[in-house]
Amino acid sequence: MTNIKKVSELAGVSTATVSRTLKSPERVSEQTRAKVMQAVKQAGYRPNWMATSVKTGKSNAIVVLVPNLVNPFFMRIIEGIEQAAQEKGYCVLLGDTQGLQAREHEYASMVLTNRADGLIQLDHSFPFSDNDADLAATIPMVSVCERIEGDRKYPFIELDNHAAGRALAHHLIGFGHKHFGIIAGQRRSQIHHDRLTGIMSVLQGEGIDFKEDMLVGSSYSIETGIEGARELLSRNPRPSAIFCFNDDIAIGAMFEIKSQGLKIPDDISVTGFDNVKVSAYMDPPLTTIDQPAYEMGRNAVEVLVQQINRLPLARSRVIMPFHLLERGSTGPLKI
Amino acid sequence: MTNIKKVSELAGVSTATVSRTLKSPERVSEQTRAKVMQAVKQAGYRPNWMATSVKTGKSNAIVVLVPNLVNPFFMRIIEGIEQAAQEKGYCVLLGDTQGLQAREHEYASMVLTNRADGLIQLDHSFPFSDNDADLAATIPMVSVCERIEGDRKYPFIELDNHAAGRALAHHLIGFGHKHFGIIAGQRRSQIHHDRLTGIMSVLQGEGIDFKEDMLVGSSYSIETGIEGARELLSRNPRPSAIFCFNDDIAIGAMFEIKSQGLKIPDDISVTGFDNVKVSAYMDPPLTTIDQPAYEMGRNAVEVLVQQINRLPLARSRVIMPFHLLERGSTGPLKI
DNA sequence: CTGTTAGCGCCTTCAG
DNA sequence: CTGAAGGCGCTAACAG
Repeated sequence: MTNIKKVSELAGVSTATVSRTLKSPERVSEQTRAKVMQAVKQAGYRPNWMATSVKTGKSNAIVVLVPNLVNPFFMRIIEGIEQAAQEKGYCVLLGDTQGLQAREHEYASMVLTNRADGLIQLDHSFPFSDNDADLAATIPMVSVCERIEGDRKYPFIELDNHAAGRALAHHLIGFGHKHFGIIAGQRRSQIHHDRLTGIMSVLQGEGIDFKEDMLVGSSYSIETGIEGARELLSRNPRPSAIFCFNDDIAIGAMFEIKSQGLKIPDDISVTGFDNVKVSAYMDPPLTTIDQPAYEMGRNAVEVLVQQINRLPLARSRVIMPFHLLERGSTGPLKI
Repeated sequence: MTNIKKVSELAGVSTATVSRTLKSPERVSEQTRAKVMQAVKQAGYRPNWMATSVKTGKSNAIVVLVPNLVNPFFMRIIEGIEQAAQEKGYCVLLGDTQGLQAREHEYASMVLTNRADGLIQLDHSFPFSDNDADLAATIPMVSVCERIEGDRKYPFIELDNHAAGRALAHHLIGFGHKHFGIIAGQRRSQIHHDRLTGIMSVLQGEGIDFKEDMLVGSSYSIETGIEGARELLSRNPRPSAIFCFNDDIAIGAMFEIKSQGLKIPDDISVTGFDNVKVSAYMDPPLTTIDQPAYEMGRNAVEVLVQQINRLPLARSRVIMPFHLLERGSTGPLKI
């Protein structure tokens, strides 16, 4: 371990001068700066980050809590987070929670032990344990896509999921569909609620009645899509259009529908949500809602860093724009 | 900031006793232990991780360098890394390099500044800058999937890519194919070389000649698959089977082939590599090589932690098993 | 512009 | 079993 003292001896200056040369070179004469830099290079010196952190009280790291790494939508968000964090001099501690409370607690507590300065949550749960809840009160924290549940309100970045639901519903109704099915992901979350009520508001406006048993599914996975489609296809009347609450679900649903020998969109239309990369290359390409995942990630960092620096937030709720991408998986019912 | 001193005062003991109570409770009388624990809880005390790290010289973090976050194959590896790291008491610093040297250098240098104890590289490049190269000599480092280039040899976890290439070739030749195309990813890497020579060795054994212009592509993306397929389809004779060096490429290739009105596998067979989740749900499902990505990630952590603790490695080269998954995208040529 | 000094929060001998 | 004291590597206040 080569430390600042060795360098100072090598350069024949004090440790303070070495420190200054590295942090604020303009406060050091050109001559000594050269000497110090030379010594730094010669000794192969790198300041110990931990030591700096103890002094400054800042770790320059942020924790990102993600329920599931394999969902490419989350990955795109994390990409945005990572990029923005790097630009702002922060590094990213990855916390794959698998949706487990215990893991959330563990990762969240890294902020309490000064391992990180703030936290970004991609899920909807309040990530601290009951024990830590009061300590967590003033912790910089943001959620993306979801909203953190609980008493204290934290800022969040989200889509207008209600409007997105309406857009999808309008799109399908425009094709003349009357019988709908929905395959949902996590049911308890705010986004589920918003998307659902968005769709419902349109259906009701059209005088279409929607029976409870046309809403199935409870996780964001391909398997859910397969099982959900299987259930819905066995209903009578069979839905002619299915809303899937993310693209993975839609991929599974399309797979099952085609397995049963039905044609998309001639027999059944399918919509996704997120606009995951592969969705454009499915057969047929998936009609879906494009979420600006990358930008959402960047935004989250913006807001979080603002909190970390104790600066006022312009707004504690950021609504991102969405786009309905009309592709081949939806169309008029052909009899 | 509530520190150890406050707790010690609250409990009416010395700071040393508080420290001991937390690290090695058995070295403290039951009575004082209770007092201290009570004070800890009351003060909401959490030891400052940075301070501990300065003392111990260990950060208990590892850096993971990944060229691309959106590839679900990498994500599965990282999932394994993350899980194993957590079990061993390490946390994961995510370094999305985008394949850029500058970013690799920056992230790699976190090990030199004591922000991390070791490094896992998912790409093939030596991640340190020339400046840092000598400092990096003794750094714990492992690569997964790829092999780190350079003078010093670091341990790596990989597949027998040569054998996998052979397996794919045998599979296609078994269907009677004679004209092949290949869409490759990164061309400079070891795995490219191994897969290619694996395939070639079989083709040569069968007396099939392979012209240079049947090898196209140079990045692991859907777009590469599309463009690569377009090129290959314009060749004369047209290949009746295409090897894609990862599943993303294959997805793009299948998309293009179908766009041109050709049938898979009746007109053309396609193979992928990695067994990404969606590959099983494509239309037709993709024949591919399953890599145990999750286990590979876990293994990497195993090896890395061994290095960090300066323990001898059982072996510096871990070869993981692969499986050829025969699915619908390959079959005999139908005339 | 530079050096001295005093910590940051914690752990770890060393006495007692 | 417990406390006092020193120091990890670095920075920041204060002199000079």
